[in-house]
Amino acid sequence: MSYLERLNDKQKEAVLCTEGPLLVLAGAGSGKTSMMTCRIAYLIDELGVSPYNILAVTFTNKAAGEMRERVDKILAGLDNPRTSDNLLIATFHSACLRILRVHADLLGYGKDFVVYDTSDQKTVAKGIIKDMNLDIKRYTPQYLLSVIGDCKEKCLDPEGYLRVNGENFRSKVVYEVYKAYENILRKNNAMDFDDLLLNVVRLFEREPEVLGKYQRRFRYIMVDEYQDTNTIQYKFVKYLAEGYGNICVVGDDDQCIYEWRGADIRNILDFEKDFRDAKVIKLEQNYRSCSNILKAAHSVIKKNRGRKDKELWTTREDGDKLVYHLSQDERDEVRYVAEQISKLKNEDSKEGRPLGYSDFAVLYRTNAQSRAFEEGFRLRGIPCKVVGNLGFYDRKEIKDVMCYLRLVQNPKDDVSLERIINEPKRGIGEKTMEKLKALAEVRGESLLETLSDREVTAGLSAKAEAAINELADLINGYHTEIENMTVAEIYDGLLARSGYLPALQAANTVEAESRIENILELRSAIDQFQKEQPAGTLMEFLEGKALASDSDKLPDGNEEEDEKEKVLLMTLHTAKGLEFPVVFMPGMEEGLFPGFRAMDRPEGLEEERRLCYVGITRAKEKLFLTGAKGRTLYGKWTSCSESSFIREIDPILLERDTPVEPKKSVYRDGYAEKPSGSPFRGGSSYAAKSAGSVASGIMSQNRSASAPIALSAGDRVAHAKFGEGTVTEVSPDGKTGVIIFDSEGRKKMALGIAPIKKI
DNA sequence: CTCAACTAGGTTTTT
DNA sequence: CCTAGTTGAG
Repeated sequence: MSYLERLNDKQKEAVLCTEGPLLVLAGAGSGKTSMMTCRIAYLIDELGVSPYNILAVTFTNKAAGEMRERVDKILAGLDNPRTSDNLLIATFHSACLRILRVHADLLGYGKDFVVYDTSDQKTVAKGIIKDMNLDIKRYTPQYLLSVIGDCKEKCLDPEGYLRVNGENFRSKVVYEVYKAYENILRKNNAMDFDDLLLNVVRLFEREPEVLGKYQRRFRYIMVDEYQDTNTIQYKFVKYLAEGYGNICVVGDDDQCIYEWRGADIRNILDFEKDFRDAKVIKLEQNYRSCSNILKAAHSVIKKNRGRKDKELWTTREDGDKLVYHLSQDERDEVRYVAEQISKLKNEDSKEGRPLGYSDFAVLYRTNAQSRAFEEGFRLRGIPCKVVGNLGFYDRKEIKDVMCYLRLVQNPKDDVSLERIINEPKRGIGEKTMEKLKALAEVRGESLLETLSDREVTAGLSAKAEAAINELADLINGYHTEIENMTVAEIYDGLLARSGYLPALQAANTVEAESRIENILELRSAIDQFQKEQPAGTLMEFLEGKALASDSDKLPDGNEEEDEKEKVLLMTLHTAKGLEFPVVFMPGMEEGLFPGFRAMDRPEGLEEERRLCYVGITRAKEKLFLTGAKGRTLYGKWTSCSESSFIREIDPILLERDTPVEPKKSVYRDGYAEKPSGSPFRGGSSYAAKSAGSVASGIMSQNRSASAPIALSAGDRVAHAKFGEGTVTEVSPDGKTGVIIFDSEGRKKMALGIAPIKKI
């Protein structure tokens, strides 16, 4: 039981309290993961509970993986070593997926159902809007999907929605859309994220013996980040806990930051009411941060109403004050942050080792803020990594090939088929597609089934006929062989035989080149997957991708040497659960943080404040808060005022680092000067004309410089999207900055102000 | 049907 | 500033 020795009294109490409902209020950095892993180990080791009878739910796959690792480590070190085999540690979504794979047929789904992500949902919604001839402005896909999501969250089917909202024109439209949406997903044998949870709850409600089976299995249940659970997740937990009643939830109401997504803070606030005789244990000793940081965090969060009363304390020293710095604009802000990093790098941290790049993190409110940092850091040679928002799986070519894969897995997936039917070009246009869809509808088949009928394809143009027959044979062939092939084999085969890769290779353009690169990158992801799970199926591969989250892509210490030493850039949301010696929180401006959308509703502001609290408590030793007098948003200059959160921090704990007068002539990054009181208008492209460029020269902008580059015919240039080319012409007005690329004597394109670099 | 070119509208946060 | 959606010429 040596693992218990490392815990403090409160933690130990939580570990030992295994029977009945337990709420652990675990403040930031209070060692809750240690507590949870020890608790699991204790159950197995001391109480002799089989791992099979334990369920632990976490917020991300990464957290799940880490927890399992730590449990394994403890179990392996015992006198009587055990393993965590059969222990289910997963996110709500993957746990539900696991359950549904077994029982999907009871709900009328095939076992090989696929999971639709948000962009698939959008595609479906758009199709419905079009079919129903709705005004897309009045009924945006986003609006409709959010209503549908809300309903699912509350377990309302379309009829239920109508009942609750009353019948009026608008609600009837939404009702019809919702119904159509459900039909399409069902027909495609697909579930969206919400369905994963909803369907399990339905399953529990409809099939008592299935519920009973899981209630008997999960004798001990633990839920992490309980403050961020929504109604349906609550139901899921509640149902399971009605078995043995040994339910332990861990969370911190001050860190509830997903209310906008349906998280219901009342779940944690009312836990004691929901579960009779619940015990409550508070973990308030913080092992992470210096005292000043904790005090500052508390001075902010105490402004919130209706929170559970608690305050973190530490035995650590006061540490440095927090630093607030006001910059001119976002570029200046990046410069400041970069300077601080360079200054602090190699200085000794409190842990007595020199600070490396990976000890710094920049945590911002919106993803859009990352670009300035990425570019500014690159310019100054600071290695960095943006977590999340990389959008690898959002890229067109990746989505395309994923759709091919999904189709092999689930041939009923019309949404995927529609996406790739003309990719590469097979001569199927909008009109033909309409006909085919209508036909499939009449026949009551999936699109692929219809297309597999030679009599149907015979009605197409000769070219289309051949191409579609080939496509149908390809997909059907792989589908039947799915058991006998590896993911890599399927992938390679699809790429080559669908003509997707050959088409890209034939295009022979720079953008096709980069697409091919991405496709190869996905190929190596498949190799990786196959290495980790030699018996892994296509289904498992697709699931892993569908359920992966941004934080799952965080470095885990297993990467190459040069990948490790990097400053991490991410949103405050993805930073939850992490810690860094030095943290920067840029964009401390009213309207950005707190965001303008949140400011009118008091609950909205409170959630922003919790987010701010989360950010502050990520820092172990140093915290820099920065803001700008103004920044370019939507390409327009907007001036900003100081964030109210800065005022909420106890002034005693905050040092205002007065900006040094910016160096006059040359920006540190070596771009052309920006004179004070400059007539430059947001970097408009013709500005350089007056700066005396070549007569015929027109300018474009370098994305990271507000100073334009003069261009003239003959210059070799590179464009972010279109690759390299030679300037042959220059726009006559010099205003739009039109450049005509000409590679191999062909007119390639003309474009406006776009990221162009001279090479 | 397909591509190039133009245009209007849009920013939180994510399993 | 960016992108997705639309339009018009082959």
